[in-house]
Amino acid sequence: MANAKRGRPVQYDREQALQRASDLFWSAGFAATSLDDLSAATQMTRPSLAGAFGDKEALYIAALTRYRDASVDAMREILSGKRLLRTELADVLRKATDVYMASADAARGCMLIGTASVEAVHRPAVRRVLQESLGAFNAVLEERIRKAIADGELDPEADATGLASVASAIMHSLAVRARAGEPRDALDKLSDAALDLICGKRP
Amino acid sequence: MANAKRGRPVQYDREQALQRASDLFWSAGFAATSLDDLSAATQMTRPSLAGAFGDKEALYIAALTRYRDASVDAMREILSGKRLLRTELADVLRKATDVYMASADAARGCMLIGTASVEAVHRPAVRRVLQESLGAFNAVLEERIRKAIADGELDPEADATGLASVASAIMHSLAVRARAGEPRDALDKLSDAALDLICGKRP
DNA sequence: ATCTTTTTATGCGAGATCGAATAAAAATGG
DNA sequence: CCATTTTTATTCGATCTCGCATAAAAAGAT
Repeated sequence: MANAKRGRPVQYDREQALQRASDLFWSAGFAATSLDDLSAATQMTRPSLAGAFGDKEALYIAALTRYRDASVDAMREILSGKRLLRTELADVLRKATDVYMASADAARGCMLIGTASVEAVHRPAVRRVLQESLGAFNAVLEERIRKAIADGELDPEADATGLASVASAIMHSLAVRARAGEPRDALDKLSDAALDLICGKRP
Repeated sequence: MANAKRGRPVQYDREQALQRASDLFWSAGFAATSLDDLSAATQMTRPSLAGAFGDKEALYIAALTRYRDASVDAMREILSGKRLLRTELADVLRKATDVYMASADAARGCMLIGTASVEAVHRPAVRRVLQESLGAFNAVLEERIRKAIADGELDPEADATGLASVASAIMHSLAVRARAGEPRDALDKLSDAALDLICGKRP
């Protein structure tokens, strides 16, 4: 019979390596992060990196995908539909801002918007991941907004698609502005204004 | 007496060189654009580039600043106040989308949002330009919205600061989505939905 | 016409980057 | 205990990157 798993066992933890690689990509971007940087951060030699993930772009895409999946899951969990849309949406925006400004030094914004956008023009694979990801976030928002319309929290005539795209836009802007160094309260003001427009001004 | 202008006259056109350099930075980003690329595109040798603009980052900042000034001027011109806010704002969003999707191949979005965001984390000078620029665009929008409130086109209770930040957010999102490869009509739908929210749904 | 000044042109060199190729190590199978 | 397989470790080489240093060219000043 053939095998179970022969050969020398891997020493690295794939998830942990992806996490460390993501940190570098997230703050410096794809182009400014070298394989040596990644090798040092993951404590994997370059041949090991190549064997585990392929070339630099493949590693970057794996990091992006992992980030996206975790973020979409987190968003979906907050938008569970158990509370008011306004409450849940405020929570999404606040938690997103937390993540975008989490870094000890300069804020890093959203990894997709902050680092994948540049590469999207000349790297179709990155562009595809970015576009799919924007669509995934938007879809979660739109679904939740449809529920709010059905529940009567929003005007039955409301345009769920349009409102979702505006809500997405607010997140895109939070990501950009965080990375530009805007202070927390400016981001919160944007979120509040957007909530008033999307959900109706609160009394 | 000292001089008028001695020495060999410059052969390059500074504006044209900045234009060509901007094209490269805009599509590939700062990190992925080499001095050799810039030298070839501007038809200036590297020492000439260094003499005229300083190092690569200084050239990039000059390109960003020029782009920003031209864009702010264009926006201010459209938001002249001669027409309805809704009409002028629709014009701003449409023309911005035109620019963001102008490229023959992959759309390049906004040069500031698409390329300066990545660098902003590790390059304070770039971060400063980006933050100032976002503020400049926002200020033009806010001023025009204040006028609309004074003119009675918008509710006198409307929050000009908040509405301006939402309008800015729409532009940020248009920039990101263009670079992500979203189709024109998706961007136009976002603009329409935003106009309905900001200016009030049209009858 | 010669000198001075400023720009352009060419090339050098230290350092980094990335992929691949080769050798050593660690596990299983017979 | 030896062979096979898979990962890890080290190294090399081709290319790119960027700043600088030196030489040539083009203009004004005297």
